[in-house]
Amino acid sequence: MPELPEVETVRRGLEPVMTDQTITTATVNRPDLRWPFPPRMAERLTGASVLALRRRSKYILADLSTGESLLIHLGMSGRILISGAMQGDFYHDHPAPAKHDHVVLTLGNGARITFNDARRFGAMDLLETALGDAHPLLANIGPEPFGNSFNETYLTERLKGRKTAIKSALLDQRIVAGLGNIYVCEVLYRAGLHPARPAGKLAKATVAGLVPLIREVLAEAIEAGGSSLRDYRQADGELGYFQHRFRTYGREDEPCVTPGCTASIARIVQSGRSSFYCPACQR
DNA sequence: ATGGGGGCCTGCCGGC
DNA sequence: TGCCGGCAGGCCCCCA
Repeated sequence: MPELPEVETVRRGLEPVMTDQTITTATVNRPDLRWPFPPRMAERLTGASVLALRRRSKYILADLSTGESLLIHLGMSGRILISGAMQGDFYHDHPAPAKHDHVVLTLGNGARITFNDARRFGAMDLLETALGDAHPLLANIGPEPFGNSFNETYLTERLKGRKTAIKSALLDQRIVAGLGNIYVCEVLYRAGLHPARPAGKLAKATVAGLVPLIREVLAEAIEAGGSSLRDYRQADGELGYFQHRFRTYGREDEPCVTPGCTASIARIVQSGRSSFYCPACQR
């Protein structure tokens, strides 16, 4: 669920609350998420100030005054909630909940940052900031979709000779960072591409067209997330989840939204994941 | 090298 | 009403 736009929305929501604040308390309620937490994580966080919040692919990185960065991945069901501090015009003091609150940070400004993750596919780690992308979880990730190194030439090169379906290729984080099942479906719909088409056999112009379409789909979702950032202040403090209209994802048997198209959205399973597409528009 | 599948984990939903 | 199987999916890891 949390793909690049949702993670970016969470980052933007955390940024004004956490930047320049000191972590006064770190409560770690279990030893691990998907992997064990680093040794003495709570101690290493306590007293540190947050210098900046960055995002790389679907990871959030909080750079700390200690020279370490806190790496956060939301996995499938990870959520971050803000409570206990002024946020814009609204004050939140909802009871810090409950089940699956695995890590809670209290900041100098009184804000409480709660990481909740029911399925525990998420992750947290500490790394030396200076190591950059050398962290094993970051080392093999491909270019950011909005970066200059993600372009037509690059994508053509990476897809060349690949027999795998274009759906699987775009899902591959080594090829391009940040796409997940939902947005890949949306990109392929806009590209008019059947998800099972072999990645290596696409026309040059088709590959070229994917680059701006990927950016367009992600940018629109980030935009939608921005409006949710204004809304969450009035709700429960949860960051990053927002209403977004998808054209194919989750719409099996519903009518295709392309004007004049009378087909219904179909679903196939590829590599164990659902692909939604219009059989008439996507070839 | 590449592609395919398993496994992690819990909540939810449909069927009986 | 309660139980249970299936599903959701990001990403590592193993195998062919």
